[in-house]
Amino acid sequence: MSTLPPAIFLMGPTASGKTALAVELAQHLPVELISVDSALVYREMDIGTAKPDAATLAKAPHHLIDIIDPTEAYSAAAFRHDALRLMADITARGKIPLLVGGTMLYFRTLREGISDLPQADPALRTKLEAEAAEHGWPHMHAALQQVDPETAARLPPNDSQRIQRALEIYHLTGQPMSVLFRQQTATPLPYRTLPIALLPSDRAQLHARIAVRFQTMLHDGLLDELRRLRDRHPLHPDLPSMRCVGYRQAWEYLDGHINEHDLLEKGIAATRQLAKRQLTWLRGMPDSLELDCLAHDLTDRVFDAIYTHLPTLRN
RNA sequence: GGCCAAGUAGCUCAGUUGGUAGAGCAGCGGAUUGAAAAUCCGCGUGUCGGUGGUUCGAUUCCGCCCUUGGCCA
Repeated sequence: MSTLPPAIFLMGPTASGKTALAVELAQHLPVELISVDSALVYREMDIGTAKPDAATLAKAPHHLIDIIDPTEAYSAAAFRHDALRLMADITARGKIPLLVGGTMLYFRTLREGISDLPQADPALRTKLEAEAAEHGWPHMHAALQQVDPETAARLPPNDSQRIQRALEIYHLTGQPMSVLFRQQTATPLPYRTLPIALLPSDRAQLHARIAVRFQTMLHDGLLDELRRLRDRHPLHPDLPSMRCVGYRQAWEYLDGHINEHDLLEKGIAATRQLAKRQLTWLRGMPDSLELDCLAHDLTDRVFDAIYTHLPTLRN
C-alpha cells in the first residue's frame, strides 16, 4: 500500500467538456483545480482559449490560469515546477490536486520529469532563426549532425523547432542534447495518481462540437479581443500566444490575408487537428482510465472512478 | 427554348496528342524533453456526370441525355 498522497488527472481533447466536468467535481469533492493548458496561462486571451468565465472561476478556482502576458512564453519545465509547488500546497491543505487540461506534454513532463537543460535563450533563437531563413533547416540539421549526431539522426531535416532547440542547447552548454538527456535521473511523481482520459467514441460528433464552438467564439467577439490585444501589447504572429488555435487565423484575417469564410474554415480545421494530436497523445498515455466524453452518464462514471480509487471520499 | 462553357478525390483544380489519373487543402495514423493550441513525419481506387457509338482499348474522340453557370430569346 502506498502512503503517497492522491492526485487526479483529467485529460481530454479540446471541446470534450473537461472544464464543465472539473467544475462539477470541484463542487462535490475536496479538490483544488490546476489547469494543464498552455493557452489558458495567457491573460486577456479569454474567448479563443475557451477560458472558463469569471463566475465559473469564482465557483471553482483554477490555478495556472492568467499567469503571464501574451508577450511572454511559458514552458513544460515551468509548468512542472509550478504544478509541483501547487500540488504540495494543496496536499498540505488537506485537499486533493485535480489537474485538468489538454496539454499532454505538460502531463507527461509532470509524471516523468524533465532533463536539467538550459532555458530558452531568445537572442540565440533569433540568431538561429536568421541563419535558418538564409540557409534552410536542412542546412541547420547538417550543422547539428556535426555536434550532436545522435539527435540529428532522430530528427527530420525540417523539424525546425527541435533542430533549433538542440542547437541552442549545444551553444549554451557545449554539450549535445543527447548526452544531457542520458544524465536525467528518474524522479517519479510523489503522488498516487488517477489518470482519466476522455476520448470521444465518435470523432464526427467531436468535430461537430468544435465547429459550433468556433462559430460561437467569433460571435462572442474573438476578433475584437485580438484587436484589443494588438492595441495593448507589442505582439507579432510568431509569438507562442499568437500561434494558438483561432488567434493565428484571426490574425491572418485582421491582416487581410484571408476572408471571413476562410477564417471560419481554417479556424475549425486547426481545432480539429489539435484535437487529433491530443487524441494521439491520449492513446499512448499509460495506465489511464479511458472514458467516452460523449457518454450521457460521463459525470457519474467519473465520480465512480474517483470513489473506487479513493474510497475514503465516499460518505 | 437557342448558343457557349464546365462537370475528375470530401473541397478547389491539374492531366491523359486514346493505354483507366495527381497536386494543394481537408481527413486519417504517428512522433513529441524550457514555443507543445507548437513543430514535424507518413498515408491518395476515385462508377474521371450518364448512356450509346468509333476503336484491340474511351476518363480522353463523336452522338444523345442529365446537372450547373453565363449569354441570347
